Amino acid sequence: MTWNINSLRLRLPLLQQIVMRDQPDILCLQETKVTDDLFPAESLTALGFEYQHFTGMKSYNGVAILSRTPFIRVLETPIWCEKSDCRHNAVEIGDASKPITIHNFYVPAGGDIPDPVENPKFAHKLRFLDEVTAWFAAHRPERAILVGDLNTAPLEQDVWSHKQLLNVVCHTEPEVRRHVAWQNTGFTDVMRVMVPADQKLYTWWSYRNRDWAASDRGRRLDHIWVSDDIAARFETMRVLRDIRGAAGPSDHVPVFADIAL
DNA sequence: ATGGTTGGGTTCCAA
Repeated sequence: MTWNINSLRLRLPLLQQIVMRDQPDILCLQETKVTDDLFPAESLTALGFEYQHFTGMKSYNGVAILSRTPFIRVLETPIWCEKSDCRHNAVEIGDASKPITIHNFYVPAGGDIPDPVENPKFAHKLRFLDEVTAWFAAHRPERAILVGDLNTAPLEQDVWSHKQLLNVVCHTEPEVRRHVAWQNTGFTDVMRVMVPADQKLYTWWSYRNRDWAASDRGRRLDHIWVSDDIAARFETMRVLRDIRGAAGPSDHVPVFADIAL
């Protein structure tokens, strides 16, 4: 399960409800917004996740991988864009003789103006996508799962209005082109294996909306990719849309997939 | 064209 939780400490009670109901074996979180010394490790152990790999900072970003079963190895991850800003971590799990690698990403959102000259945050996002693509092209994924808030909605039906969002950050051509190039280093988009590309599919709804469910102006910003060699192991996928309607929600909802390893 | 809300800081920034 992957979820941009938008503050781990604030949403621990909601996380507990989700874990009780959906029983994920491995949980990848983004925007934990907590430094490592304040990480609520004991609460998460009590929820069943004895094995934890997290990297966080004050106020912003932060990623965590939580597992019921041991990690074989915690992986070193590259420094992207010369920033140590807690946007990526990775582990190996499963059978030590044939481990599965899990990458957990929080891609820069990119700010408001879709112009790398005017907006340094957009330039950072494009550069981040270029760097991760080059890295995965040089280290082709095998027995790998990549999840997270990738902050791009690549397909027309990944947004509520393709035409109206063509110049909105997360759906512009330069972002989509890079996002697709990254996926094409060797990953299958398992959400779109399950839900055909001509059907609407969202994982995020803005807080800035009177009635998110009625207007349903969503975007698919969260993704689960599986390396092509194990794509056939993938069994189910669910977007937990109802979590957006919970009390005190994140603006993102969890995405759940079952993969036989 | 505009403004709408949330979280984690502090008196604003990022999303």
